[in-house]
Amino acid sequence: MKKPAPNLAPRKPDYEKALRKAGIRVTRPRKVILNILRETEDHPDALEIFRRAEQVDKSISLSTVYRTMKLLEEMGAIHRHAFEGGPSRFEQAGGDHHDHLIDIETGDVIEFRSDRIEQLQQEIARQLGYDIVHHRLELYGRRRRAE
Amino acid sequence: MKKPAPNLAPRKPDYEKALRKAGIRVTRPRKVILNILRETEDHPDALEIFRRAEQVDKSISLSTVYRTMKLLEEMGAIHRHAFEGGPSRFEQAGGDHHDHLIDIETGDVIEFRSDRIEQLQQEIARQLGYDIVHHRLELYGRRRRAE
DNA sequence: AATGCAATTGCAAATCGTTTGCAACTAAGA
DNA sequence: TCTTAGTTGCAAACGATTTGCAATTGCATT
Ligand SMILES: [Mn+2]
Ligand SMILES: [Mn+2]
Ligand SMILES: [Zn+2]
Ligand SMILES: [Zn+2]
Repeated sequence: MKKPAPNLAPRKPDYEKALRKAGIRVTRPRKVILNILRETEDHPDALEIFRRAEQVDKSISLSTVYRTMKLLEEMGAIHRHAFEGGPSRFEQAGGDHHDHLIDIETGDVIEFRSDRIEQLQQEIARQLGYDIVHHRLELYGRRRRAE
Repeated sequence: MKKPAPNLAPRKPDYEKALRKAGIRVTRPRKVILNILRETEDHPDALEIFRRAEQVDKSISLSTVYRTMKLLEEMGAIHRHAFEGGPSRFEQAGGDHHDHLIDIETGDVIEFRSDRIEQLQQEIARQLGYDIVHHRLELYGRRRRAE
C-alpha cells in the first residue's frame, strides 16, 4: 500500500529529476549543492553555498559551485541577483515572482510583491514600444526609527 | 495617466565651481573628463570616457578616469549604473530622477519616469518599516515587432 | 559486472572591471 | 617664487568568476 506524500509544505522542486530529464548527469557534487538549495530560505552567494557544501563533502570545489550555479540558472531552476556592492546571490526559482528590499545597514533581504508595480512596468514598456523580458527592482533602505 | 514629459535632460551644472567649493583641485585631467560628462547625452562606461578623453589629452590614464568617476559619484555629481552583464555606466546627476529600460538586443538605454511607481515603492517600504535611501528599477526588453 | 567514453571534476591559471602603492608631478595658497 | 599636500601615470594587486587541462566518474552499452 503506497502512501501519498503529504504536500503541505512549500513546494520543493525535484531538481534531480529535472536534471535527468534534461540529460544532465546527476553527480555527487551536484546532489550536495542541490540539497543545499532545496533547503535554504535565504539568498546565499557562491562562497556561502560552497561553505555549506564542504560540510557535507570535503572534496567539493568552489569552481564546481560556480559551474553548477550557472547551469541551474540556464535551466531556470534558480535566480541570480546582483545586489549592489556584493557578489551574486542565489535563490531557487519556482516560487511566485517578487522583488527585494535590502537593508543597507544589516544586509538583510526582504521580499515583496506589488502587482500594481508589475502592471505599471508593463504599461510603460508597451508605451515605449517594448516587451519586457525581465526586470530588476531593488529598494535600498534603512529601518525607520520608531519615535 | 502619466502624460507630461518630465525634464529628463540634465542641465549643464558647473562642476569646476563645485569642485573648488569642495576644496578639490581642478586639474587638467579632471577638466577634460568633466567636459566630456557635461556634453554627453548617453550612459558611457569608464573605458568609453577614457577613449573620448584621450582625443583631447593623450596623457590621461584609465586609472584617473576611474578615480574621477568615483570622486564625482561621492560628490553626487554623477550617477553610476550597474546594468546587467556590463561594466558600470555613468551619467551626470542634476536632471530629474528616472529609471531605465535596456534594449537587450542593441544595448540601447531608454529613460522613463513613473511617479506612480515611485510612490508605490514608498508605500511598500513604509509598510515594511523602512525608509528608501535609493532604488534601482531596470526593465530589460526587446522592441515589439510591428507586423 | 566489466567496458567505453563523453561529461564532469579539482586545481591552477586566466579573465574582467576596478582599485591601489608609489615615486614623480602640479595646483594653488602664502 | 616657494611650499607642500593633492593628484597623476604606471604597474601590480584585487575580488568575483571563468576556463584549460588531465584525471575521474556517471551511465549507457555490452
Ligand atoms: Mn528572493
Ligand atoms: Mn539615465
Ligand atoms: Zn518585479
Ligand atoms: Zn525610480
